[in-house]
Amino acid sequence: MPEGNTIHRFARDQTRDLAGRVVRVSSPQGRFAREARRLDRKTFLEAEAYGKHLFHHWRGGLVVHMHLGMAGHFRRFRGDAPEPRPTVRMRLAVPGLTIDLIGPPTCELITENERLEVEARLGPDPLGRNAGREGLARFHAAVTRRPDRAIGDALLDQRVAAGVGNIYRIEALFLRGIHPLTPVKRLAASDVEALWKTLTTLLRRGLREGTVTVDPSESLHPLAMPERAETEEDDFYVYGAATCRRCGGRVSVFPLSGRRMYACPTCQPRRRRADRAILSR
DNA sequence: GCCGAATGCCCAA
DNA sequence: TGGGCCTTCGGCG
Repeated sequence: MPEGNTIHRFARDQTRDLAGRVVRVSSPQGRFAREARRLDRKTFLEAEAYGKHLFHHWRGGLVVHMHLGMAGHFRRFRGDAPEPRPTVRMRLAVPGLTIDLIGPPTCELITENERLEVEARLGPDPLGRNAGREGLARFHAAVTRRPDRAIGDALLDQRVAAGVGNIYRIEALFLRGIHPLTPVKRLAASDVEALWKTLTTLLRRGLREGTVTVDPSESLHPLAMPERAETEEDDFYVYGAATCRRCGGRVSVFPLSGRRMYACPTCQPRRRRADRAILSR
């Protein structure tokens, strides 16, 4: 169940594993069989991520577009691979290494122009090349396009920020002390900038660490956090929590844009109005 | 063994 | 807004 950091990590690892190599391609499940035959024994050029979308570039201008949805994932085998499960949509194999793609809602052969169309439908990627000043400007424009919308809803919209999923929207709002149901028009411009920077920091850390981990010692957030034992598991501020790690109060859980939202009503108070109107920037 | 949920998203109404 | 879809896994009998 990946967010953008996981997809970018797949892209990096698969480029490292397969770039420049002649690859055997198959579709044990059968739903990608015709395309697999076209790709088989061709040269893999590069894997590329944009938000939660993954692209494989092959010699000859062929592009495979993948989206993992909720249940899709990759399995990577060193040495001899086991017989593929019947659910393997696409198997990529080079000597000594096999990568299985399982359960993706999207796995299709497209052209470079179609890839650009996919990107054009997406907002700025906090892990993209232009995540700095340009990313912030695009994020601000996309967020404020609908001033009455709740910020917690906006953050899940891939046209607002590509690659942000349920966990990162929850954690970023907690770290900035913003209630998810706050209408966008009640945010200050500084809130929007801080949210973008927080998302960028969190996703970069997730890409680096390979997990969505929390480090309370970092001065990422305005809220003082208690020290916490290190764990190897994914570790969250409020996602999945019953009580607030910071104040000890009860975390409220409610549906927002069809997903489960977690927020601390004390550390993320509702606002009556913004300090400075966001739209008058 | 079945059911529901899961870091997602699309579509119909 | 709700259901469908992709797959796996854990909780519950």
